[in-house]
Amino acid sequence: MPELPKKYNIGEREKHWQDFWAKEDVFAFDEKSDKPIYSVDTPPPYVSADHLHTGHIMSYSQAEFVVRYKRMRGFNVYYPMGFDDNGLPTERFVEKKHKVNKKTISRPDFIKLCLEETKKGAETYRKLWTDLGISVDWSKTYSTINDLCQRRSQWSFIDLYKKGKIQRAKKPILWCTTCQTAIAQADLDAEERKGKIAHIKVKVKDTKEDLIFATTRPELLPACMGISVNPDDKRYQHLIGKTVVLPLTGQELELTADKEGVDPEFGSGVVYFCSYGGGECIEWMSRHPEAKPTHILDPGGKFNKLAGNYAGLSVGEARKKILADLDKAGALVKIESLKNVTHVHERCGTDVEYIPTEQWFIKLLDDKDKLLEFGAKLNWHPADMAKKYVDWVESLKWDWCISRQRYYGVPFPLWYCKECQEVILPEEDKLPVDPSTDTPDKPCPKCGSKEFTPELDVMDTWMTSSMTPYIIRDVAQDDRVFPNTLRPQAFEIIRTWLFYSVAKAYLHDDSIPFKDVMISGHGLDEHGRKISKSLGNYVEPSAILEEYGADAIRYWATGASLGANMRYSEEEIKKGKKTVNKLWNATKFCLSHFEDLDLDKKVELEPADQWVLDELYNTIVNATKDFDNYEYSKARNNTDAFFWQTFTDNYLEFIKYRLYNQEEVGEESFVAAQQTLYVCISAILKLYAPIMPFITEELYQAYFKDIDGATSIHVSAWPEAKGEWSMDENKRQEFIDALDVIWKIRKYKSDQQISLGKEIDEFAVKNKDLPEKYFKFIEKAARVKKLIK
RNA sequence: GGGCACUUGGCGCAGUUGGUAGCGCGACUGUUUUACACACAGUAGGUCGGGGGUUCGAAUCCCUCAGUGCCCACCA
Repeated sequence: MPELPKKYNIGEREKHWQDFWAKEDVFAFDEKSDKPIYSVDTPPPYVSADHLHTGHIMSYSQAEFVVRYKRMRGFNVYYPMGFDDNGLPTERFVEKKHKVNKKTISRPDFIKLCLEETKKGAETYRKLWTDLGISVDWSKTYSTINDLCQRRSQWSFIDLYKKGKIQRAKKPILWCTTCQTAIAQADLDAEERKGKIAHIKVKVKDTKEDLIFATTRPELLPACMGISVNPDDKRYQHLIGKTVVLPLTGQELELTADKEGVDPEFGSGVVYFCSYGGGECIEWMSRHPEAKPTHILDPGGKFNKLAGNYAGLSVGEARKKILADLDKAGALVKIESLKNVTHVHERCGTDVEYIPTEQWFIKLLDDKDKLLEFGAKLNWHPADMAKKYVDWVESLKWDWCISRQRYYGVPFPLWYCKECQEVILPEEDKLPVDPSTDTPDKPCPKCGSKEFTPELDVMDTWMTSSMTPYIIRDVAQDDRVFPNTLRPQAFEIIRTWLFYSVAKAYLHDDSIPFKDVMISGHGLDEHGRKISKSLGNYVEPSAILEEYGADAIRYWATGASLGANMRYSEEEIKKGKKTVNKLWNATKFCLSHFEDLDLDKKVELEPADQWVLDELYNTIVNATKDFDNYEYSKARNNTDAFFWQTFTDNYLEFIKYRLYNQEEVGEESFVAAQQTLYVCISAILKLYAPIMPFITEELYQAYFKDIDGATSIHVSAWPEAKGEWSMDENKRQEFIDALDVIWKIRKYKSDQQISLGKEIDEFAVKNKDLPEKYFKFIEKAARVKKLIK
């Protein structure tokens, strides 16, 4: 006779099942199987994240619910895990933690530190995922800096280079003066600020008239390229072509016409353009070939000698000094405050500048239509997240700058010929290469020189991340996993990870990288604020795991529907723990009545049995549909309602008299109750298994495994709804009427403050249509000696 | 400035084709009934953001206003 201990020791048993799953390889991808494949391109977390919080738990759990469900539905699940230890985020983490920067540490030492830190980070993550019960196949892992990923990233570069999709160009590019590297449009954050706009006077040389223009970048006055007005602006038409003289520098410029860049309605209708105040200055320059840019800002963020008196100053310092000088010269009309939006580098918050440098670009702007088309081919969950992708593609202004002037990252696989500057690429079978230590096999094909200069820039971290659909195919060594089935990820990286992935698969193979997209929301603190390190409003996952267990916190993670932000709630976690406890106790009760259980014996079910089975099948149908639609939240609600209300509060109470009085009710009634109980509880465990893998495994292994036959509940078959609505409508209505009497008796007892367990002598049934064959059921279920009409 | 979403009992949320408002938590009143007091039974609490419209009938469709959140955009 199966028997469970009185209490379930969460900490000890969760650890036990983690080990069991690992030992039995329960989550292994089966290369030999011909079952349909379900492959998941899971976000490789930044191992440099030094504070894991409940938001991480939420998003990874939400995807994992679906993965476990799919496994039970018979899919050959491929669920690898990567670690993103590449690129700028790691460098910044190391710089902060070890108080070093590019100047104070050598490239090899720096890379060594990065590798050490990322190794630590990977261990932290792996432990958390294991504790959480994330069912990853740990034999299938990658890290974005390892050889396999470097090879794939370099292959991507070479393939696109050969396809003509990559170009090297020198032009003003988005630049971070703190990180001292070029960055891409996707690396920008917009910050709304209260800025200042200065109104500055210039003289028209011949007529001595004053013109006033306004600018938020007065410090770039020494780099002024031109001044324009709108050609339709009657106020200034007569001045077009005249020479104007700038204050301080005395620079003489021709007043030009520019229809696109100047709105006569705004400000004074006079605009000055400098190198480079912003994107609009660059656009203006493209319309004015006569313009001569003066590059006064160095990559380190200081003005150079071309800035004259302002050389050596930072942007902020120069701004102050120039404004003071303008004021002294009588050229400063006024300074107004202005709410404007400034673009900053998302990694460090520094205002971006535009500095002309030579960089590598992937051409994307030409393919906007195709990128929109391929984005639309994905199945977006929730559907409206597709809009964020469309908005981003439509707003693209720059090709993708993929070169970074940094140390730690995947090197570009190329050299330049010292003689003729020809770009030399390695053979694909030599990848990955490090051009700073490796050399080309052959002399320059163009000029025969054997002298080469390595490209020392590294690639944008997204160059690698965008290849994860390919990388996990490389890891599996199985072409069937591409395109991947599912890409789960957070909404804020739609414009980066998702977008770049789609772009790459399109450019390389004219393919989509994955079929389904599942977008999760943000984790918020209990007050609804975004979790952030500076607010300190996050809870250590390890502390919660220890106190409540993984099942409980996973239960909380089902609380928000897909894509919605979710607050941290200890109450919800407690509810999860209660559900674990309830499952334990309900199963304990069932098992204590499973002695001599004979599932094959043909018996006639009683109305209560049919009723609960109908409810169960209805629940299964709904939960299945919900999981198929990535609506794990609804699936859990449906399962909760059946388990807590229908099954435990009602059905168990209804059949206790049959289970405890086998002699009196007869063998058939007893066995019918046993069999129904078995069907219900085994299905309940399976319905909860994707959400609460530990407790359900514990209970499955305690008894059901021997009958059901699977190694683990997580590879057992998902329950089926066999006899949906087996009860005919009349009979069903009669039973509902009987339930109504039970509810009335419960209310009566509650009103009288009588224990529900106390048997009352009699109760009058008002419903004259209720057949007397239900009387015994009601009397026993509600504990009344005699029902009277 | 443009776009998207949200606004339902104290709190957090469901309400898929329009047809008498639901759930969880919390509150309150009770009950230790041989699975569980991490439980059970019961009670109270909302004119579904404001206004207008379509309809026999709207939380659900349309218009408008307001508030909140997010994405995008350096109107110099």
